[in-house]
Amino acid sequence: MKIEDEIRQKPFKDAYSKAVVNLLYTHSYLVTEQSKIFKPHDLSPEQYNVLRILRGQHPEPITVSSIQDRMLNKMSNASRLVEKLKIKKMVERKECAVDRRQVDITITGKGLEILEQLEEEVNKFNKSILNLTKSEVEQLNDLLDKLRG
Amino acid sequence: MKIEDEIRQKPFKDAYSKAVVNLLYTHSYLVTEQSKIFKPHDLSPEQYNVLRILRGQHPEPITVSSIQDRMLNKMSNASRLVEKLKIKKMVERKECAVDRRQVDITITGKGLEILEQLEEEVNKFNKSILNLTKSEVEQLNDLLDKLRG
DNA sequence: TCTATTTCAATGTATATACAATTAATGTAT
DNA sequence: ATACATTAATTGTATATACATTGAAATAGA
Repeated sequence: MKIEDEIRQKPFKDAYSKAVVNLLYTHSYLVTEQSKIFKPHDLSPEQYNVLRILRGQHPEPITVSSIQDRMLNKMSNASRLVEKLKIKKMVERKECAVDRRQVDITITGKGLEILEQLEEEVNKFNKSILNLTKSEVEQLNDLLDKLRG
Repeated sequence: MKIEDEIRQKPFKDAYSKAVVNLLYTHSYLVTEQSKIFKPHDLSPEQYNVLRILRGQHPEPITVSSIQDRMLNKMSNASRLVEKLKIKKMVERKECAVDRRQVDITITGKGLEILEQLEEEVNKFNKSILNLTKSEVEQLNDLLDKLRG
């Protein structure tokens, strides 16, 4: 449905203004649906993302600031997310030997298991949540990659 | 830049998985930039959105639940956002005469003034933040409108 | 070496999102 | 008319985002 109708708004000033609102609205739609997958596993979308970053390095550790760098939201707070995951025993934290300011984070067996369980489900979700053909999705990716300048 | 490079990640499983991440990442980019406009006016992007909804009805009032319906994020909390705006004297709250459960919200002169001041700036921002041609932006809007099914 | 600056992680505070629970008012059914 | 269900708004609690500050450790420069 056209976004003007969904949020019952007057026509937008121009396509650019519409696109900004459209991106915000689509994001909300996406995250709301996505949360339903992660919730039964006691994970938020952001915590899931941190686990994926850690798996990408496994079995090597990665520092908190490197996690931050790779997070989808640069303004988020890797330190606190790691703490939440540690409480759930999905990650381990170890003082870095060469630089004691840094903290080495590693995903645990439990963390890897949960990612494994979610893998199939997430792939299915990603395909089904976007009501677009393959070529449309590719177009969308190109536009988003270009959009950010 | 391609998102794989920006977040230093391995290639995605498929275009759909990439698009989901791409939308989350682009949203974060957008909101971070957008906040810089609203901050000097002591508004968050969400509060700005509520003010726009109220202006759309002005001078008629609108109930809290109608605001909620039209918000970009359906899971947000119109009641609390209205309270914040009331403290700043940008909106007024009045018990609804015909149904005392409802609360009529109206934008104040001060609220309208601030929207007025922001108008030009927001239009310029929306145009400059999206590094796309007019026809690309239109394409993007079509894809997003279709995406949500 | 000693001082100043920078870096890394953690912490504090405000706002917003997500979702459950509560309370008052209204509507409905018998 | 009374009991029951529904609706509207508020409130509570947990998580996350946004941004500033702190404190410890490392680095650079005089």
